[in-house]
Amino acid sequence: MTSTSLRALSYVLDRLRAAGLRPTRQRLELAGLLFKGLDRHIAAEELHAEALAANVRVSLATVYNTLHQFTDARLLREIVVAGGRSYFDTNVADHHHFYHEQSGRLEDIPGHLVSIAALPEPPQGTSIRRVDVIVRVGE
Amino acid sequence: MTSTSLRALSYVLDRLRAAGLRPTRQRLELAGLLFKGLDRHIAAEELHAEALAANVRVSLATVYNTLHQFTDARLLREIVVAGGRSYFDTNVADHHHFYHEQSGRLEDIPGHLVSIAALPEPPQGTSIRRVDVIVRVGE
DNA sequence: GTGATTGCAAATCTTTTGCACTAAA
DNA sequence: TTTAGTGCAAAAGATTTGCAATCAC
Repeated sequence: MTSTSLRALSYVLDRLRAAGLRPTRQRLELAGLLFKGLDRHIAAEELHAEALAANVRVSLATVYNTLHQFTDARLLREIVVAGGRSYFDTNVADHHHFYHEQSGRLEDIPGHLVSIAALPEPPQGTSIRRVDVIVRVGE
Repeated sequence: MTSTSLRALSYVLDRLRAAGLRPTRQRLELAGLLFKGLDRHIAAEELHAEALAANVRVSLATVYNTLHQFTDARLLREIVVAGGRSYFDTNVADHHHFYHEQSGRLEDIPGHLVSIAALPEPPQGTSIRRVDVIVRVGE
């Protein structure tokens, strides 16, 4: 295991603790898969398949539970670009996305490459939680 | 029928003709429902329910077909903000959206109230089709 | 122990599909 | 006619749920 993933793991432990989630085998192994590499955009089915391929025994229902719990704990960010399927982004820093309409693939745009010069006031009684910019590209 | 919806109807007829779509009873009645009022964000189920309530006999499958055909004909714009459900926006002018996380409701932001000062180059071989800005708000 | 977590299968929800019937040109 | 469009019911996908078994504390 690389030192990068060790750091990632201890961060995960902290976040789980902060969220009151027990560090179970499944959560830690899924975290290992999610955070071992570069920033990724992954769907529940894909993570489940990857887990099975890596001999990590976990049910699809638990994958869904874990992805949502990690999202609540701000370890992941959920992105919905097309009907039917959610992606979870392991990059929770400020950034936006290219969406490739043909392939359905998502690609990060570093936060500093998009700048929003003006934003309206949020409606009465609400505050802005997040601004998503999706740049849809095609051939 | 107001003159506004008469104008809308003849526009619909033109767009259908341009798309090679026959102006069937179902398409015209659904267009009537969609474009009779202000800008709306409506899901397939909702439009179907509204049609039934207005004694417009049409199947849910036809509602789906029609919404997609209208979207291809640029009479509508599809918006996906949360998993599982698509909304169709009767406002196809340049604009963005507030998304109310609690209620799931969408609200238009006029195009001129959001300005994007910088955008990255699209990836090799692609061009930008659309830029969606979703401002997620909560209480 | 005891309360949280997991796995499984069934259920749910939205959307799509196959195909016989109907309607527009 | 001939071809597009429609309705229905079934199928398909993604996600959620109920509940008994299992695990962390």
